[in-house]
Amino acid sequence: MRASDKAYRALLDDIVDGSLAPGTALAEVEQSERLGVSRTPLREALSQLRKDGLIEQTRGRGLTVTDVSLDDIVELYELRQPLEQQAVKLAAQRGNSQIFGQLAAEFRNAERLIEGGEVGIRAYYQLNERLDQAIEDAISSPYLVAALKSLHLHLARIRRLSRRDPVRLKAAAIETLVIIEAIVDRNPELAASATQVHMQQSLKNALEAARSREVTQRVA
Amino acid sequence: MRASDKAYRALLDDIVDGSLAPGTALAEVEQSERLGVSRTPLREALSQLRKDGLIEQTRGRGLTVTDVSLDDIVELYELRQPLEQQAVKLAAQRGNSQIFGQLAAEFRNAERLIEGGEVGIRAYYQLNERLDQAIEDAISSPYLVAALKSLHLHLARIRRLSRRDPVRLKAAAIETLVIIEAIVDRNPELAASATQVHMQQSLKNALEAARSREVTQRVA
DNA sequence: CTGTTGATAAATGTATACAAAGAATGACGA
DNA sequence: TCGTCATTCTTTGTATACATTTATCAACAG
Repeated sequence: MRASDKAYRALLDDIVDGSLAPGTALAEVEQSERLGVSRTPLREALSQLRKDGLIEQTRGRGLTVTDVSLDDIVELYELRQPLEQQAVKLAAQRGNSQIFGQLAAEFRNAERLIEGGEVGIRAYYQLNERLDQAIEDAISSPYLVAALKSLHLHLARIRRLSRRDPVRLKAAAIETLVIIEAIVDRNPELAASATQVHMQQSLKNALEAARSREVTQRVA
Repeated sequence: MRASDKAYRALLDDIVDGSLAPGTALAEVEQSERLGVSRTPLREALSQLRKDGLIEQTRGRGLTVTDVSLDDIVELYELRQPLEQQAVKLAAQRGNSQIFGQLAAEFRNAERLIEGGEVGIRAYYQLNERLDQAIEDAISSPYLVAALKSLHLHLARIRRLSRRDPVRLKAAAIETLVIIEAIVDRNPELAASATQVHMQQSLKNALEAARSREVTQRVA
């Protein structure tokens, strides 16, 4: 594996999981030593992360990890909503019904997963990732897929702001199941509508969770 | 200006305007000599262009300029349609009516521009760019704006495939005017519908133009 | 004649030295 | 005491040398 890829992955993970908090300054020498690569590949990694929108040049402090605020959640959903709707529309037109049928079956079992503690929750998240992958595979438009990938990067980041509420997760699983069934039935319009519902609920939840977390942190 | 930015811009322009045709291999030493920068900044430029989807690693031939086929046009519109619809919706909700009112006035004059030969056509294109800019300014979501910017990069590229047909340009101007008026009237749904119409027509035209060009080139 | 293997060459990937730009610090004057 | 300017030091940007990988070509075996 190339050193630049290794550095990119490492920094990406650190930013997404919050080890490198928003506002953190990334000095080249410091990071290259920490990651065990020289400055050249590190700089390549940094330039990619800048394109991803995960770091930015801030006047006077060099490159810093970009901030994620409540506004960002709303703004991200303003991109997410149309993209995911288009994605499921195309998946409903072109997807392999068998694959989505299988995913539907697994989502019908999601409630049990979510009740299964840490391990079950993780399995549920992995199931969601497999669904995203299946949708991307069905789409065929590399342009849309690239936009979705970038979107999911930022979504993973804000997911850390909302705490995992089992009640919400179960509701989300049911909403998602409706979408998948629409895809299996080759019903693009229904899939789009169900997605709009899901997006609306997700946004609402994300905002509430982020707000309450904000308060919690202020108290703590 | 940084050498890496200079290289990026130069390569970007060359790819968009076709000087570097699809399939062209970009060897590092060759390009760094051509552009008068050393390999380090050139590599940074190349890595950005790869993120943009304008070049790709092809087995055995290094980095090559990505291809744009008829399929790409369709696939690009599968991203363009939802993005532009969302963009105009938000612009209709948040845009400054005065700015869009001014643009509407100019679009009412578009027919005369289009009939004004090379210079007029260029002015018409610039007018379209100002509209895009006004929409981006109105949106406020950096995520959506970034997605639009990437989209427009690829659109500029395929625009070269379609020849400029004054009849189509005039029709497009009228379609666009409807969109702008909907924004001025703060009517998001109408703006979205008008955009869908415009997208559909544009796609149809782009495909026809590309097909006839394909035939022409085969004959020539 | 075709396929495989080894040698050679050419390219990319990485490290580091050097240059240049910018920030921090302190001295001086108002 | 506050502001400004100069100097120093840190950091980023670029060039280049070196390492490593990958392609090309030729020779030989089947």
